[in-house]
Amino acid sequence: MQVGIQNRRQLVESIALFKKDGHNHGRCIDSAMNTAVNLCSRRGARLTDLRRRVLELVWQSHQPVGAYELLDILKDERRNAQPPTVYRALDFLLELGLIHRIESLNAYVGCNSPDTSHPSQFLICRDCGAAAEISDTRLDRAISGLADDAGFSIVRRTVEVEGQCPNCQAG
Amino acid sequence: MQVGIQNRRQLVESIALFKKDGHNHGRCIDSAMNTAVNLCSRRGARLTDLRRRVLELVWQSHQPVGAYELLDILKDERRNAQPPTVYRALDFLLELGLIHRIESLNAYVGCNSPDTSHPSQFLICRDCGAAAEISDTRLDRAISGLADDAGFSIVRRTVEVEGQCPNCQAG
DNA sequence: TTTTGTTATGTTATATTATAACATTATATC
DNA sequence: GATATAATGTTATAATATAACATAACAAAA
Repeated sequence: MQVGIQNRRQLVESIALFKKDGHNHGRCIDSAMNTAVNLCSRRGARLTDLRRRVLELVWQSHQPVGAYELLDILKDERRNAQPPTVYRALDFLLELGLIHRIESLNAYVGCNSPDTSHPSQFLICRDCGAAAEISDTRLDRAISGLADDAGFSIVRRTVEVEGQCPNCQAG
Repeated sequence: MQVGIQNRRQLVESIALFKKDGHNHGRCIDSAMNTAVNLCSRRGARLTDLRRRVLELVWQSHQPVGAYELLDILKDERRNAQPPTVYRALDFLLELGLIHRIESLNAYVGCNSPDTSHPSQFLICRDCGAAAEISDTRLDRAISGLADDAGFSIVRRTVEVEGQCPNCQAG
């Protein structure tokens, strides 16, 4: 039987962030920032200092971060930071797909593949707080098929699975 | 190929609420209230006047309703209604599975099968606002399988699919 | 290279959603 | 009826998000 996610290696990569030292996070951030620069350049979107900084802050970890957490940090850096400062930057980043919003947490997390289409699906650990974005074709097809059967045309999908990640179960 | 949802008739029933006159809503409410009474009785939970009333209000339509909308209505009925009044009732109803919270809308909607287990999945129409709860086994299995592969143990699933319902597409 | 339009940010205020904490009332059980 | 527990009343505030208008930065045209 075909496994949903394209291959198991891909899934293992996606959830590597659940493990301490499971990945090189510095490289993770660098890669995300490079991708952002490229994407903005291609789209003619302006990745200003503020927006770049907010994206960096979101990428500081794989734990989704709240808008007011970001604001607190920004306030130390620009004395003028106010809620609209951070919400506008978040809106910009969301629109480009550079970040996702986790509805069940009112929080934001970096997207590792902003180029491709975005049926964003998350595994979110209640213990360590990390959110792993996955892209499972079987799951996608199940939703698409279901919508087709119902005559429902999809605009946006929210799949947020909360639980305990393998690393936190070990403890 | 097996269709995910147990059978197509079941799906058609689930989404009947998208159609005007697609179902008898009075009966819909009655049935929900009866189910609630029975469930509470079996569980030894107290369905007080307040809780019963909030459940009725939630069931007034298939559009998820916000806590403060409910509060506005309650205020006309009990002069003392305050936010905790409604949030406590909602918490009680959520705990029993009599209602669901739609994370992407910060709103609440009645559950038509509070007895059975609850991998709640919703199709939510952006135009008419109605939310259809569905229960698709293929989708459930996709999520379970994925979590298994990842070694992730699931506590809660949120599946919210936004788009346009068949009725609203027709217009 | 000034002008001009547009986009981004600053700033103040407020809306929306939700919870904390403690007092009182109602209900159930002894 | 006394007592314990659960539910609700009440006041205050926390947490999340947006409206509305002013200013500044930038980009493209004149």
